[in-house]
Parts: sequence; structure tokens; C-alpha cells
Amino acid sequence: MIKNTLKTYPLFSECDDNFLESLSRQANVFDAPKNKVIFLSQEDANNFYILQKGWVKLFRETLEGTQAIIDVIPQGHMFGESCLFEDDKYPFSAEVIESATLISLPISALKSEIEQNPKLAISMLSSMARYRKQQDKELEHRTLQNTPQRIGCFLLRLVDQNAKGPVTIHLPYDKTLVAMRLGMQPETFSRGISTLKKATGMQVKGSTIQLDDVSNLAEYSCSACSSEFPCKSLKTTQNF
Amino acid sequence: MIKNTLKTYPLFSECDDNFLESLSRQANVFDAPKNKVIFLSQEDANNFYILQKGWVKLFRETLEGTQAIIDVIPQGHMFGESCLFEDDKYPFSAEVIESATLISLPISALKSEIEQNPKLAISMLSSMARYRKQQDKELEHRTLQNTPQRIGCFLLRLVDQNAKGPVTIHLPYDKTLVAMRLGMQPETFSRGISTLKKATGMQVKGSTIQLDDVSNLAEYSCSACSSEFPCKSLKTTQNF
DNA sequence: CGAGGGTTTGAAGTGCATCAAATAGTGTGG
DNA sequence: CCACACTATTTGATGCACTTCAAACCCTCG
Repeated sequence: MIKNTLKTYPLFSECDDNFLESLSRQANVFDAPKNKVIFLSQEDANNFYILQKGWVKLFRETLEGTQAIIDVIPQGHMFGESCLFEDDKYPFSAEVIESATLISLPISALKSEIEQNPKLAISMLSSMARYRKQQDKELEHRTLQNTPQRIGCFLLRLVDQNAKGPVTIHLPYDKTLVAMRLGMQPETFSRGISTLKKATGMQVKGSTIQLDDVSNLAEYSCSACSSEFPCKSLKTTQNF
Repeated sequence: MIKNTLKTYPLFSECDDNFLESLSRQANVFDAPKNKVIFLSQEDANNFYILQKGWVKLFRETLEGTQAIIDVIPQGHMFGESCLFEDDKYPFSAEVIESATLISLPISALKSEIEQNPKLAISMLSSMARYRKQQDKELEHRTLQNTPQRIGCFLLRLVDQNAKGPVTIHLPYDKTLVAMRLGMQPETFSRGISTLKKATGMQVKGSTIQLDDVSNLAEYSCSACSSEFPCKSLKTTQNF
């Protein structure tokens, strides 16, 4: 039941049943295989999406074809809702990178409800503020951290921030994509990982990483960041 | 009259006189000299500010003291309002870099009005969406453009996007600060400018730059960007 | 005029990208 | 279950871009 799914989202927590009812009637659930393009940058933005399963990357590319990964969307998150108050074109392209199940929802419905329901507007504001903070941090990292540190920081965001003792991390998707996501080449990522191994004693096997203790890694990565380790300001919970 | 100043802001355009009246009674206008710190990162966020005159930089720093410039605020813009829906701490520090006149306004007043006035909430959403788009672009530039291109892009944003023929650009503040703002060293900035001179034939004298035509520069810089020149998605008008 | 900050220039080093090739890993059909 | 094909990842070698350190230059302002 889509309505119940919607209800679990903080963004919709303050919405009444009527609206959710009507929204779910306009919803469209579909599967999409790897490499399927959901929408292209500059297309008319009619829908936003909830990613129920799989992974989706958001990106832009230059005329020469070089890509900049804007974000990689994890299961359970929304995307494409951001163009709400812009020019009604998607500001980036979206492509499935791990076969996915998606719900598409009309932006127009969200927009009109926001205009009528102040609580939804507030939720939307919170959600955007949260996102903004992350982006902000991302930019800082590009300025202050070198590549191994950025990788370390990425890994730390994948673990429970309060974990004590040994932890196991699974890279959520391709190393190549992680590299792009962090704004570096795959080769650089690979070398960065080995630097981290030497510097922090972490164990790597395929896409599984073991740490005796997060503190080594935290110290290594967070020394070049404005916030110290238990890094509240970063994506730890659901965004929307 | 502060109320009238407030009225000129798109953010407040939909607000009624009562609110603006009460807001301006809580306003505090003051001058601040260069290097004056307005607030520090992580301080309790009680006020947001309108910069009537001068320049203010927003930044964060690591324990070691390296700074990352988040943004440089031009005359007429607001700052500090972004923490509205966060943890009520400023996420960055603010410092005057060109002697300034500021209006401080209580965040609490804005917050409660947003909760009551859906139109204000919508304005706020638009404003955040606009900002988000810029940040987004900024991040892309760090990924795709090299330093001279980034400088060129910065210069292009200072000219009328539809200008034909020769244009004169004045750097709005210190070259050193421009460099930091673009995430590079002053030396790199200086060398980047000479590269641009050679590549596009622009004339530089102190902080004044002359171009016979923007098209050369646009071609040089925008080839490594996902959007082409008359670059709508970037800061050209007032943000808030 | 002289002091001090901003800016440029030079020389050297580092980090990341690029190109090329080897290796590991995965899925396929036989 | 193996061999092959294909892709992801690692490794090596090299080059360029940016930083760093140092010094000169320039400009402004008392």
C-alpha cells in the first residue's frame, strides 16, 4: 500500500490522509534495470521519485562527456523533488546503477499541497536545510581534505557514529562510482585505500573493510575538517 | 526606515505590514569595521543579518586553522538565516572583510512567522532552492574545471550575462580572498589570471579587467561545465 | 619617505590524473 | 564445473597542475 509507505517519510508525516490518499492514487510503481535513465538534465520536471530498492546516481555532464556525480541516492530516499521552486526542469540526470524499484509521483500535486499545507512547507524546508548542510560540508571537504582523507570520511559515514571497537564496512556500490562520487579517479581511489591501510591499519577484502577501531581513521580524516568525529552534520539518517 | 528596506526583499514581498512593522522594531542597525567577527561557527544562532553595505565572508576552519570560505556575501544580501531549521547553531563563522553596515534581525521572529504565513514559507523555499542550485554548481566546478577556468567563470558571473562587445570588470574584493573563495592559493590565482590573459586576450590592471568580448572567455571557461554560457543557473540577481 | 600588506614571480616538491598494462573477479555458455 | 569473455580493480610509469616556500615587487597610506 503506497499510502502507508508515504506515511513513513518525515516529509509527509504532517500530511492528512486525504492528501496521501490522492497522492498515492497518482503514484506509479515500477522496476528499472541497471543503466536505465530515469530522466535527463533539462527535461521538464513532472515527477519526483522515491527509491524503494536499489541505487540511483544523479549527475551532470559537459559537452565533452565528462561526468560530475552530484549524489548517489540510497534506498528509501527521494530525488527530483528539488526542482519544485525552480524552473521546472531537472537540474541533473538520474540513472539507475543497481536494479531498482521506484515510485514516481507528480510534482504538481506536491507543489499545490505545499502551498496549502504550512506544515508540509515546514517539513520541506527542514529537508532542504538538511540537504544544504550536507552540500556545504561536501564543498568544504573538497577544499580541505586530500583524497585519502576524503575516502576515510566517506567510510566513516557508513558506520554507526557511536560504534566502539571493531567494525565492518561494506562499500554500498562500485569502487569506481565511489571514486567519482568523491570527485577522484578510480586509480586514485585505489591508491587512497592503500594509503589508508598503511596509515590506519584497516583490512580490505573486495568491498568489505574491517577496522579494529574507528578512532584511527577518524583522527586521520577529520583532522582536515572543521568538525570533529562523531560527525553529526553528515548524512546519517533519512533525508526526507 | 527599516520596514521599507525589508519590503524590497523578495523573501518578504508577501508579508503583511504588521509583521514587517514588528520585525523592524526588533531590528538593530550597526556598523562593523573590517575584520570584525559577526558570529562564530557553533554559536547559538539568535539573529540573521542583512548586509546593507560592505562585504562579509562566511567560512569554517579546522583545528589547525586552515580556512574554507563558504561564501562571500555581497551588499544587499542576507546571511545566517539558513540555520532556521537546523540545530540553532550557526554552521559557519562570519567576518566583515570590507567595512559594513548591517541589520540584525531575530531568527525566532522569522521562524514563527514562517510557521503562520504559508506565503513566506514558499518564498523561503524558493530562496533555498536557488541557493542550493548555486552550491550544486559550485561543487560541479570544483570537479570539472581547472583553476583558470574557474577564475574565468567567476569573472563571467560579474558581468551582465547578455553584454555584447567590450566589458570592464572590477574585482569586488581582494585577490587573495577571491582565490580562497574559489578554493585555490593566491599564487595560483595570480598565475591563473596570466593564463587567461594569454588565452583570451583580456587586459588586467590592478583589480580592473577589460575584455573586448565575453565570448572568448566564455568559450574558455564554460567548455568544462555542464551549462553553456549565458549561464542562467548562477548568481546573477539578488538571492533572498 | 618608509612601513606594511597585497601581489607577482621563481624554484622546487607533492598530489592527482593519465595512459598502459597486469591482475582479480564475475557471469556465461558449454 | 571449467574455460572464456568481460568488467572491475590494482599497479606502474610519467606528466601536469597546484601548492609551498622564498623573495622581489608594487601600492597605499601614514
